[in-house]
Amino acid sequence: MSLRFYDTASAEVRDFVPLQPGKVGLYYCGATVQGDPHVGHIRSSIAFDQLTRWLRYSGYEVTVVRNVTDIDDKILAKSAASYLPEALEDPLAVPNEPWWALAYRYEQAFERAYDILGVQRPTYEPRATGHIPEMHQLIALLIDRGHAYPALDGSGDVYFDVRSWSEYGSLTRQKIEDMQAAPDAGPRGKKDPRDFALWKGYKEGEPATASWPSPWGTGRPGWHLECSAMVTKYLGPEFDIHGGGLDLRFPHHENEMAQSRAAGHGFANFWMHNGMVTYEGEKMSKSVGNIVTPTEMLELARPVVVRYYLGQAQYRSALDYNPGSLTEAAAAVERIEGFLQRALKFLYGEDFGFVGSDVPEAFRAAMDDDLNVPQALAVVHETVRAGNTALDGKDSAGIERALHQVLAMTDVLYINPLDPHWNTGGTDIAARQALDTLVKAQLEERRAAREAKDWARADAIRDTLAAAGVVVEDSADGPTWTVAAR
RNA sequence: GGUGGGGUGGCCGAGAGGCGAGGCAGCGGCCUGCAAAGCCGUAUACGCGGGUUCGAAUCCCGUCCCCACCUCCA
Repeated sequence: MSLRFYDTASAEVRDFVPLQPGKVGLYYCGATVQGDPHVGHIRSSIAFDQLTRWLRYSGYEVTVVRNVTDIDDKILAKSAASYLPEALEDPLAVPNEPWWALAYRYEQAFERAYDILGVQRPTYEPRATGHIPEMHQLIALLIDRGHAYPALDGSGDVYFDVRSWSEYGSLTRQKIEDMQAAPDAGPRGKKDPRDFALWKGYKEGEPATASWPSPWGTGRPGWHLECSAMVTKYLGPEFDIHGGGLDLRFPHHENEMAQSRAAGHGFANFWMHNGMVTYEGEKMSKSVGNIVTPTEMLELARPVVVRYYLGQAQYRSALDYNPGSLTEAAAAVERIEGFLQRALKFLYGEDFGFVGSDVPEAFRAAMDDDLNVPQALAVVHETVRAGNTALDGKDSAGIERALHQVLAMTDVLYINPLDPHWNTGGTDIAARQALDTLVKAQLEERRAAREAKDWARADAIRDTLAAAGVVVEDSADGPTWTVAAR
């Protein structure tokens, strides 16, 4: 079966054919850095990370671009609030923080979360404020072509003329007449209430550093325009995939598409939108106040478990979080991890290396079918079971086959619990050896007790170790110990 | 009002006309001194009411409910 993706614009699953053979250009919307990330943001990035990794595994050369919106109303408003006396009362707030410092602080918070959860760095990660000239060019082009106009009230805004573009609404299949008018800031010299700002004229009280000169007056860019200008710079006027959260379809992506097409660009060939993370059935969002941050999740589970959890559902479906979710994910990860450890020990002893292999056909078919990760994970678990059965039978060939397949599959999904990336605890080798020596001494004492059928003594030793976080498991080949995963 | 997406066993979560995906939890068994891990077995699951069909969770009609977007939002 060929690689297929659901395309929001055509509302169907279509064969994926890149514009240039063997190469893929992917742009997906990153964060507006006006606050700490929550797991919804991270779920989105993991979904597109899975996509990127799968495309690369399938042999494509992928250029990934994810933007950082580092200037917008909320950033300015938060910065302004930090200068108020009340800001001093909140111990967590940073007082007197310029907008650009605030934006960069949160940008770094996002980067940390992406890194911890194994989201590969994009090829390019452009910031909006670094692309003002490109945005000016695009605005000028749109005015030339009759699709944009400076505000009729002389505010310095420049608007996209929705009525001049007959395709407006096509991404989300809406008719202009049926849309509710955007009341965002009252009547501001728009020809049509649905016209949106490409450029926002400077307003009294805004910091001078947050505005740039332009042919239409001093001001700053509109959100939608930023993405269009940056995509074109890094991927060209026409490219393969544009991604983002489902909540960005309208107005953000609709507007992006309208202005880019109106400028004569082919723009995105595929639109891919990830589903929301919900809590008790409701979209996680700051305004509802039901957000969970990656930091909170990482207090409950290891990074690989958090990644497994946030990446386990098909990317388009909603993912409903509940308090038990991470415990369940942890059990699933430990099942995979347990098999890998036993298989590696059986085949190679303590000293093992990682060996790549091809992914099973069923896994490939699942991933090719619009990234059906749940189906792909089913293949992982079935292979784990087959491997465990082979271990029971000491069937080396079977163990090796399952081992290599599980490694290949978990590497693509980037949930291989044994991958060095997830061992960030910094357990240095000397400490590990010291612990091993101590535990082995305890286990030797327990062995003697068991030999003497002193079960009480044997169990007491096991309990002591368990209390210290060391889990002992007996097997036909003697006991093994591991440090309990959280 | 408009536009999309849903309602699957205790929970999460695939599937989309015919062998009950997979994980978690539960129960029974094997193994074990006991555990743990693992393996085997175990569920009258598809919102409701009709219909089409030899056969429907999957198709059709009707109906109820939920979510998202139309305002900044991954």
